[in-house]
Amino acid sequence: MNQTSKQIRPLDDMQKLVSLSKRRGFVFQSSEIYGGINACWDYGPLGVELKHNIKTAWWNAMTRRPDIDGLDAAILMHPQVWKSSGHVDGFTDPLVDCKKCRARFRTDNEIYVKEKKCPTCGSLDLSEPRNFNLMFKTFMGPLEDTSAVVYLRPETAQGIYVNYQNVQVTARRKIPFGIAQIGKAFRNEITPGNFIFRTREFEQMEMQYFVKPGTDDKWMSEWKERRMQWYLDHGFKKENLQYHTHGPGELAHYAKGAFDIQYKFPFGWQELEGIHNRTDFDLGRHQAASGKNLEYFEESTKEKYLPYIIETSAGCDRSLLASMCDAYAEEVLAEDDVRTVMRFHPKLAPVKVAFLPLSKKEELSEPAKRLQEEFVEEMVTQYDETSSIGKRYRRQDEIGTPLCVTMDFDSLNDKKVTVRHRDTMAQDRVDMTQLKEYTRNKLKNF
RNA sequence: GCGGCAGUAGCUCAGUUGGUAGAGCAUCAGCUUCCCAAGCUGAGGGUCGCGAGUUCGAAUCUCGUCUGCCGCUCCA
Repeated sequence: MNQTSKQIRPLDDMQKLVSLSKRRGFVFQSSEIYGGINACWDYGPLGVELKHNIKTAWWNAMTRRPDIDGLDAAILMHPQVWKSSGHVDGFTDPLVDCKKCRARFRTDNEIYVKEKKCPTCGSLDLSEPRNFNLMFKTFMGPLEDTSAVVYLRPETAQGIYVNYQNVQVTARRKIPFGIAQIGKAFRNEITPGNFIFRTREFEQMEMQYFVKPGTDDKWMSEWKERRMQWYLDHGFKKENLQYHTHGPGELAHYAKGAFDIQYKFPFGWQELEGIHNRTDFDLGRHQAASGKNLEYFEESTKEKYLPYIIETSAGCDRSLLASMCDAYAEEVLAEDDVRTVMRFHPKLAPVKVAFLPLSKKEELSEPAKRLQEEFVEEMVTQYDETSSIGKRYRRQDEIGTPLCVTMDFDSLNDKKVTVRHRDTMAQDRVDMTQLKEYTRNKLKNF
């Protein structure tokens, strides 16, 4: 069957991806043997490699730039940080319960504000408004005493803001400069769901760029372009990406302007990353509350000012989910013969090369293992000698391995192996001494 | 948090009025000197989500609970 007549089906049902993730070891439900726990997921052997590749690609794109440094701040911070940032007061939803129909609604519900009755059933028998704060609380030290309450960070950004002077001084930075960080954040979302899309524990990849007030709009559009390009450079399909501009009603309490980069998931267009102009809101609040001068001194103009902050905040788990949705393809090769291929960008693919001797007899398996051994320090590889070669190709297709190397009995004489390509199923005969160089090139120019 | 649906092997599912838990695929072992699944022979794998209740007897009936999906609500 030739390429043009091959029917290709994209991912149409998230259940297929959930099932593949479990079956092949990308994502497992957390605490599964105890019945699972709501909206918590674990990354299996392949998932952790994929996630690591996404984080590394992002980290390199950021911190290899001459104007951006890395940081890894603690998850637990001084509680005052969250008071200053507005999260203690602003990250709260006051909710009212109807005692009759048991509906729960926000106190800014129009019917409730006007008539003090349940918007669902009209009952007047309502609870007092209760605050539902989206931050996780825990206790510092052995006593569960209110004085020891601390929060799990709901965003990684504040760890960057409170360290901005430390980084600026020690790295000897001049504005504009950026600070990048990857780390876990926690939000007590009322409605998590859609597999790993919205979870209460999640990983963020954030870069905060410190700029001179007045140049902020320029930097917003600059980073908006750069971040979209990053997704395109890592194999995300253009037709599945779009910008979403926040209207006045959508803006967060700190933001002057905001764009989202959205991805077209099977469950709809959803945010992957937010690019926000946070102005000097955060530094201003921290300066006022801490009493420390957080101004930047610009030598060339002798000006002192609080920098404006352009934030790029990407969801790591969401990017991973999008990369899997995007890569997923079912190729109909013949009636009742469907090949599932994860067409990951080679930079993101969890396994780069699989070594597959055509026979498990020692005279082939031993040299194949020795050949694999030459690659293990450089890239993730797999070795598989069970079942037919066709089945083994299918296994590698399903986890998105770009290249398969087979060794046959001729290899023992001519010192050549066959390299099979995931997307085209084409094969090359390559001299073993040149295999490493060949592989590097193929992965780079896939 | 509300409403609806679902949960049986790793995956997809069957399981009759309540009477000893099944299939396909997958996995593993053996056979196969040779390049794209489903070959042959054999094997392993299940607290039927969890906990109570009814019953001589529960995957099956009842209640509770957990998890997932869909819809509301919510979402910096």
